[in-house]
Amino acid sequence: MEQRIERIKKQLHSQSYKLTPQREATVRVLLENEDDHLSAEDVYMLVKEKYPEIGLATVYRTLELLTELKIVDKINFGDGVSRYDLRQEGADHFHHHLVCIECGSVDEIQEDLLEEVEKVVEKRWNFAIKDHRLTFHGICHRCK
Amino acid sequence: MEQRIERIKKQLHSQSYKLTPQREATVRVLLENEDDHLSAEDVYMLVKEKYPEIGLATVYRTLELLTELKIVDKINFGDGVSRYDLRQEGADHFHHHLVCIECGSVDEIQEDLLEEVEKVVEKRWNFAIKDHRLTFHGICHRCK
DNA sequence: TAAATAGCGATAATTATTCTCATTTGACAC
DNA sequence: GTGTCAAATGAGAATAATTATCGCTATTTA
Repeated sequence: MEQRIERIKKQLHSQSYKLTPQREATVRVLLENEDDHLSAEDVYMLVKEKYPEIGLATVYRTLELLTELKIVDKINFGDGVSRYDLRQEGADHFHHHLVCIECGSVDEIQEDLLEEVEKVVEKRWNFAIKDHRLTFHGICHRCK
Repeated sequence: MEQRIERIKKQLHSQSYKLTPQREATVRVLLENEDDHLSAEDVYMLVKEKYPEIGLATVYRTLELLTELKIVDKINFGDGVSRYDLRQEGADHFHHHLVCIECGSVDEIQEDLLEEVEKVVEKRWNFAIKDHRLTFHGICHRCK
């Protein structure tokens, strides 16, 4: 955890941003809840426990910054809220999601799986893929 | 076009909904702009040209209804607006999108391409896939 | 024809997100 | 260390998309 924070700090510094206490507290919340898919409001509530003075706008700004630096990915499952997801260290592609239409759970798929599909798309549509979003909606193993 | 409207009308009737003039006007706009990815506001503006008395709420309600009946799909490209996309007649899967990060254009991919991937996901994650969302972000052929 | 109900338009309310601005902080020069 | 200055922050206002409310209209049913 500490090492991960240290590396994020370096990433910020390399673009001349600072890892302020507020930003660090926010990053810690994201690390501690890596399996969840927190909304900005969720993050705000959790950060407040450790850092009660923080403002909602700061959380939004931090999430925006982290998104810009590709440390987190901003996703949208169609429920009207943006959610934020830490990108795996060293991952050059964004992971996929399984959204259960019964229980609402969201599981992650870290495997790429799209290599072949992307080759086809790049060639056939002459499109240079920089990023992707893949979500499956269905019934999860727990609800079957 | 007329036949397509006729079929949509039947689909509505089969669930005891009516194809009111407002709903028909809305559907026509969607059909006439099938290649675009209109927001609710976009649809509203276009419907107003033909049917000026229509209210924004009615457009929202109609789009919601059409989404529920799977006549359209509601998508989100991360720009804070929901967009509505007619589903291909007879299509059991939702088509994919290519979003250009240069010019903002959105192209469609009607081919499935995910058959193999879905087999793997169904088996390995024991997940019953009902629908999917796949979007690629990158540089389109026009901007390259 | 009367009653019941679905749908409508206008607008208020809600919700997520962004903006503004006065204040604070922290890195750096001296 | 102390002063300087841009960057960052907190509080709350502003914005924008969407949803809810409510009185009215139209259409179907009895």
